Amino acid sequence: VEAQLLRTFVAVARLASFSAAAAELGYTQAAVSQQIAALESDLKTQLLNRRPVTPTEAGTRLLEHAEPILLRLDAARTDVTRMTKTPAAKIVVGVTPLAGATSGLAAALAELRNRMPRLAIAVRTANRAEAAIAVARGELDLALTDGLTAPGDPLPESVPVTATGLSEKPVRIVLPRHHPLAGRAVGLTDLADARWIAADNVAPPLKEIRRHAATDGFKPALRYTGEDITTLINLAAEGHGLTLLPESVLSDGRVTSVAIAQPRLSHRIELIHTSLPKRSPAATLAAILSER
Amino acid sequence: VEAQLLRTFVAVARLASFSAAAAELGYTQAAVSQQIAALESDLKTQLLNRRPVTPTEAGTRLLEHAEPILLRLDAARTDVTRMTKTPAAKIVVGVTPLAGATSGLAAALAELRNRMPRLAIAVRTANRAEAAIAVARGELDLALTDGLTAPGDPLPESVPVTATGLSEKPVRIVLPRHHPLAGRAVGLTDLADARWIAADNVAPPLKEIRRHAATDGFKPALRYTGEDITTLINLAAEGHGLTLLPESVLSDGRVTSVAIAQPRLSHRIELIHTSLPKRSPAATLAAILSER
DNA sequence: CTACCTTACGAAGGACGTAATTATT
DNA sequence: AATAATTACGTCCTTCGTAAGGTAG
Repeated sequence: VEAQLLRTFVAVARLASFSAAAAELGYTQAAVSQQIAALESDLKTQLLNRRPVTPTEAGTRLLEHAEPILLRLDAARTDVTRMTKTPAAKIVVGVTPLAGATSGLAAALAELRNRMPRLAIAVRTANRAEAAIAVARGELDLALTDGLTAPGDPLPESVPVTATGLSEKPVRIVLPRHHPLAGRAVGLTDLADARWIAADNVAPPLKEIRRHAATDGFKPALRYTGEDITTLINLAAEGHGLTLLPESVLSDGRVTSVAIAQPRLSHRIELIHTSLPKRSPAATLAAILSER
Repeated sequence: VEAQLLRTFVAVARLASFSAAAAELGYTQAAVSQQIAALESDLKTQLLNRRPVTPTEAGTRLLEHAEPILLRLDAARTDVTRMTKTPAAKIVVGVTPLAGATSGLAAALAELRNRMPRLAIAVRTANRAEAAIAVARGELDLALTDGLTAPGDPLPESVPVTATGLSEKPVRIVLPRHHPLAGRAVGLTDLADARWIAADNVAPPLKEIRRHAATDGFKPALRYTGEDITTLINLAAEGHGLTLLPESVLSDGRVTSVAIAQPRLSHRIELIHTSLPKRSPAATLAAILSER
């Protein structure tokens, strides 16, 4: 199985068209047709139905492998290439909104700028899933992500990158001031039927919360798709629903919060990176971030 | 990055020789040299030092990616190929020694033989790490493995196969009859300095135990490299050291055993398989095994 | 001097593009 | 009929093997 055939295969499958894939990859239709034919004859299995173009069962199976393989090929290239390249003049850091708000990112960047004044720095927001892939592909040099975790720490990655835990802080449920629950500690499952705010970009997604509570419920009463934490806190303050945030961002006087007695959850910030060549700007920044 | 180049690269790195790799792969030396040159020029990085042949830092990095990539390419091929192949006339099952002793494997095989009388069945012993790789490569159709697990169940696989938990049974520490500890429940860490038997092929490796106890210690007083459980129990009965086994194999009257109070550990048996095409013998056997 | 890797060069095979063909809607 | 994939075929490029050339131990 050669890699180029897989690339073409996933393109065809994704676009559901030989011609579209050809256009995207810079081939002619015929070439794409031949490549798919070669792949199918190599595996002695039909992978795609034609008209309309649709993966067969075997094709679906192959797709499940092909995507990670191609991602890892990319990862290998960027990983090896980074070893040689002259310490880049630019560093691109991906940050999930909450990770940016809570970690010492800004301070770390200041220190990095001190040590390497000529370095161009770009900070980009990203979500957790995209971030890991982008780092693997070399589109990002580093990423700071956040998420909920239970005490036993899996650190799971199906993507060929390394995640280093930077901090694990308690999370609290945000309430309007003077809310009856204020001050107590509650079990998470007790709140499964409360009004919740779905703010997947800023707060832990409700889906995550459901997973940790091992319950249904946590249905969204309001959905906030923005990325601003102050807005989210305002919404919570006005009683539009509950949300879950690390205590470090809850200095705002308009809200109060309660701890969670069960299950024991934390908000973890992770640094996502490839094995970093020493002396690269990314490694320097990673070192600075890790020291907090 | 093309796959064939990676195959040659890992062969050269493993054998530390261009000529040996050429022999193994059925190329001439020159071809191998050209392939490595092509790879190095593609990545614009030297990957190997010559005389002696040794991976450079970048080469080492690439190797870390190349091995899993090639494994997964194999996995993709066998996975897709299995969809088409006529339900094989032979099925090969890998079993770790303890998994074979505790699971209903023999019964399941009998039932399989009932349903498919013409099927040739081979059972092969394997260790956990090899088993997953062999299944991915298609050298095994299924594998039954066993290991220690804590209650939160990670089911971790860095290899592109699926692991299905079949059973989780309590483990006990095996003691000679009339041993002073008999009957009590002990904390695992309290026994860190006891005499232990290292029987990595049959019992959970001491390294695993150390990991769960989060302690050093558990140094081997005796090492048994065989694969027979009765022998291991005999050794424990004679007081050569402690070992840890699932309670289901401890019917032997010459030993007694104690439960472990902390941490909560179980002995888990897992079925390792690729996504199985329905109606294959492997799928049938998997279904039989899962129903216990 | 002798392994062993690299480079040069020619031949064979593979892959792509153009263009004609077939199939599906 | 029109749209879209396949097949046919010629050309070019890649990759291999043979053989000569370096180079380190």
